[in-house]
Amino acid sequence: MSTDPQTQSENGQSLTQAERTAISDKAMIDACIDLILEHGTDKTTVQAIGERAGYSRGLATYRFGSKAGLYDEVCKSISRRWLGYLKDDVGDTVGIEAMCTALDSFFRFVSDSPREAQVLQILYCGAASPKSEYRQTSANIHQRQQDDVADWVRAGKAAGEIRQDIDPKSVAAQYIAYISGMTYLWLINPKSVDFERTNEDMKEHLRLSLKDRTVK
Amino acid sequence: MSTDPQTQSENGQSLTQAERTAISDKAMIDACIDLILEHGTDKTTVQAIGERAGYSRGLATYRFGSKAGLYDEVCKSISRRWLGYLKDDVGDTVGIEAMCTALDSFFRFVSDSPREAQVLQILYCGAASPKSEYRQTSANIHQRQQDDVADWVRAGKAAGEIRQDIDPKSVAAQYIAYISGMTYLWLINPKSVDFERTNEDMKEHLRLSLKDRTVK
DNA sequence: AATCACTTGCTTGTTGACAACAAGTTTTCA
DNA sequence: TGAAAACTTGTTGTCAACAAGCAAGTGATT
Repeated sequence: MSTDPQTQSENGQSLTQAERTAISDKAMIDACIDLILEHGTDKTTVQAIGERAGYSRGLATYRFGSKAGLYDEVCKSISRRWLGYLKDDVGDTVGIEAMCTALDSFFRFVSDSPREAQVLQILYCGAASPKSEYRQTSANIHQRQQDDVADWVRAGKAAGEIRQDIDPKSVAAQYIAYISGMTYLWLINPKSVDFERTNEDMKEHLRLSLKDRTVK
Repeated sequence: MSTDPQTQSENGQSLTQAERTAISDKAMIDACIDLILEHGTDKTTVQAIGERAGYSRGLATYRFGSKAGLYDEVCKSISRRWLGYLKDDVGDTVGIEAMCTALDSFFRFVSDSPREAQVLQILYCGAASPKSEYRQTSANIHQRQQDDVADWVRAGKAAGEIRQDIDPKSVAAQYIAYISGMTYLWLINPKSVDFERTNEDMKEHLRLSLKDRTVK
């Protein structure tokens, strides 16, 4: 995966400044993902990241300001990928269908890119520490996810699909907690959890507990 | 909270070796909890732990082998407290009632001992890192919790309270994931989550999705 | 019950690894 | 060609871990 840094564009010309930083940024983020999976966040060094990316020991700190700054960037980078999956699958769907589709979407992301999913979870976990410099990043992402789900629930209520006594915020918290917790359990012990099966059951439970069954 | 190490027992006699270690162990575990809440796991130093406990900078490493060894011990110590709560409330109950009671129990633990609950969650999060020396501790605890819940579900099925097509393992994973995820969300942003309200809704959802409604 | 050999609790000296920063060198660009 | 940006190297202070030593407790022997 790691190669010497490129010195030429594909057309044989020398690289522009923008190309150079884009290439080295990507190389370092990739190296960082590799090393976090190998050694965890604590035992990964910025020196090793720079060198595995094919640069000097100092570049990572220089570019991202600090180890935490780099981790923050990796977190945002993987989050964007995941949001892409979500947007592709869920689109403008709302209500119970959106919630079920998002579960499939998440399982697809974890299956397609287990490495990224693992690192994202590891980084979210790192954000749990007080004084963590990317705690805010994690808090924002999770808050936004909860807000999105709450909107799906409200739309489902408006459409008469979801019971009127359901509290959107509670359901959203429950739903995001489930995804977050499942990913944690899967991460620390993949064998302890049948992700696909549990997702199927979760979908069933969502339908049973949310669906409005009053006769119109 | 931190005092100079004791040098005498209550009866005025000098301390036995066992008393001395018990006192210093407790002092260091308490200091460790304080410091993790103040600075997080990374930025807490073993030196600071030893000194805040009223001892030298070297004692914590000497006693627990390493920083990770100390964290492992803190993790087990708080887990025992939480298991006490659980045992007191749930006892021999099974089925949906056990699952609902355990949620109340957990909320009570978080309300009574928010500091311990926070540190436990921070440590569980630390266990997510590959090569974490207390990953196994977390994996074991979560596995055991899942097994217990699965047993409650099986007993509920046997009693005819829970539907026969319910898969105990899936429900257990779902349930533990919910608790784990909720605690995480609460930790990184307490305001984003109404723990009590969401627990109430969760209990309702458990009843709706698990209860056997066939006519006998 | 006093002593002495031994064990255990605890402290201090030291080393190597690391993040962060600052001052330098090379590459691009106008 | 000289300014600016990308990148490297020198350096410093902090930290975990280990090892060597000191002090307090223990228990067998007399």
